[in-house]
Amino acid sequence: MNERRRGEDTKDRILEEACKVFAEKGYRDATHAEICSRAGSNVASINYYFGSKENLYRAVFDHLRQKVERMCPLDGNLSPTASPEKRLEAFIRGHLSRIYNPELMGDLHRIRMAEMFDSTGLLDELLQRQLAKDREQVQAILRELLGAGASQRNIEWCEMSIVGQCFLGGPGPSDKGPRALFGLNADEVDHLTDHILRFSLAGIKAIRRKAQSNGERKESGRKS
Amino acid sequence: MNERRRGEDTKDRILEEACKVFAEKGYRDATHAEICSRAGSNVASINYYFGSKENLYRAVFDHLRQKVERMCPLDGNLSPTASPEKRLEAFIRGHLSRIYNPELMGDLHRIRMAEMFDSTGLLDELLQRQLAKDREQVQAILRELLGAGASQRNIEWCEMSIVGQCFLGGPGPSDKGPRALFGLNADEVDHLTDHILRFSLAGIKAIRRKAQSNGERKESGRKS
DNA sequence: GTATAATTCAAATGAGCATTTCAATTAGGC
DNA sequence: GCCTAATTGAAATGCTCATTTGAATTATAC
Repeated sequence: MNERRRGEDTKDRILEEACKVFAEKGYRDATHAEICSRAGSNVASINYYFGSKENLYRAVFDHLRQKVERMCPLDGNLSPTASPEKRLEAFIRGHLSRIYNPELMGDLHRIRMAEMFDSTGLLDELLQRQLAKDREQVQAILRELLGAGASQRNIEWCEMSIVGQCFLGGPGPSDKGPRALFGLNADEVDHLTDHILRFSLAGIKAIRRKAQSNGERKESGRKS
Repeated sequence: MNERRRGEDTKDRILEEACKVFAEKGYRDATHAEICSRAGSNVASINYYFGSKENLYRAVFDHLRQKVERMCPLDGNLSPTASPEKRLEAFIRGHLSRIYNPELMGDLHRIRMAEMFDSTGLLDELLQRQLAKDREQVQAILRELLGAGASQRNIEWCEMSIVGQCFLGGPGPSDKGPRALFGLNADEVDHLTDHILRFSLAGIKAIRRKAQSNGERKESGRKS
C-alpha cells in the first residue's frame, strides 16, 4: 500500500496521450484504438480506468486546466493592487503562453475553441466554471482602466476585444489554424504580448473617452 | 426543357436544410437521416444528388460563401479610393453582418470556425481561397492606416487584432458560443461595429506611432 | 506458497450511420 | 397512350467504432 498501484502508471499514460489525441483530432475523431496504442495499453483499458470515452474527455479537460492554471496564471502572480496596465499585460501573456508554451502545445485552447464552435456538450459545466473565473479577472482590470463613466456593456465589449485578439493568435489542430496563418511560434510570445497590450490600451483609452463624453452629454442634456 | 427539372427542387431543399444542419451540429454529427427528413426527401437522395456527404458539405460551403459575399461584401461596395477609415468600418460591419444577419444566422461563420479548430480537411482549399481574398482586402486598408514605417508583421498583427474582435463576437452552435456569452443580437451590429472601429483605430494609431519611433531609432542608430 | 484482487488481453457484441441496391413511381417527348 | 429516363422509396449492406466479456496474467497480502 506504500507502493503506487501498478495500474496508476497505465492510467496516467492514457490520460497523457488522450490529451494529445483529443487536442489533435477533436473528440469525435479520437478513437480508443489510437489513444491506447499510443499509451501502449489495451483498447479495453480506457473503459477499465475511466468508465467511458466521455469520462476520459472530462478528465482530460480537467487535467489540462489544472496544468495550465499552474503554469500560466492569468494574474501573473501579481498583487491585485498592481497597476491595471501591468495586470492586463499579465493577463494577455498568460493567455498567449497557454497557447504557445511548447509543453502545453495549446492543447486546452484547441479543445476549448472546438467546444465553442462544435460542442459535444460534455464539458459545458466545466467550461462555464473556468470561463467565469477568467472573465471576472479581466473585468476587474477593465473597470479600473475604463473609469467610472463606462457601462457594463463597455466593459464586456472591451473584454471581447482583448480576448478575441488573444484567441485568434492560437493554433488550430494540425497547423491548419491561425498559427500557420500568422506564422507565429513560441519565441514570439513577448512581442505579441507587447503588440496586443499596446493595441488594447490605446483602444481602451478611446472607449473611455467616448464613454466620458457620452456621460457628460447626458448630464448636460438633463440640466438644460 | 423550358420547365425546371422536378428534381432540382429536391436538390435545393436538401442544400438549404443541409446548411442549417451542418451549421448547428457540425459535419460529424450531421446525419443523412436528419437532413433528408427536414428536407422531406428520402435518405438516398443525398447520394443521388450530391454523390456523398463530403460533396454535400463542400456544396453547402460554397452556397453559403456566395450568399454571404453577395449580401455582406467586406468592401461595403465602397470605392477603393474611399478613406481607409470608411473602408475599415465597412470591413468590420461586413464581418459582423455575416454573423448576425438573421437570414444568414452565422451559418458560414460557425462552419469556418469549426473547421479552424476541428478540421475535417474537406474544405481546406475552399477556405484558403476565401481567406486569401479577405486578407488582401484588410491588409490594403492597414497599409494605408499604418503608414510606410510599418512592417509586414505590424500589418499582420493588426489584422489579427481586428479580425479576432469580429470573430469572437459571433455565436457558436446552439447558443453555447460567445453570442450567449456576450448577450448580443442582430440589432446591435451598428453599436458593435462602432465599438470595434473605435477600439481598432486607436490601436492602429498606437502601433503606427511605435513603428515610426522604432524606424527613427534605427535610422539615427545607423547614422551615429 | 497460496489465495485474492487487480490488471491485461484478444476476441466478441452491437449501435450508428453512410452508402448501395433495386423495385416502384413519376414525368416528358413522341 | 407509350417508351424512356429521371426520381423516389424501403430495405439491405458493410464499415467504423465504443463497449463488453471472460479468460489469462500479474501483483499483493497473509
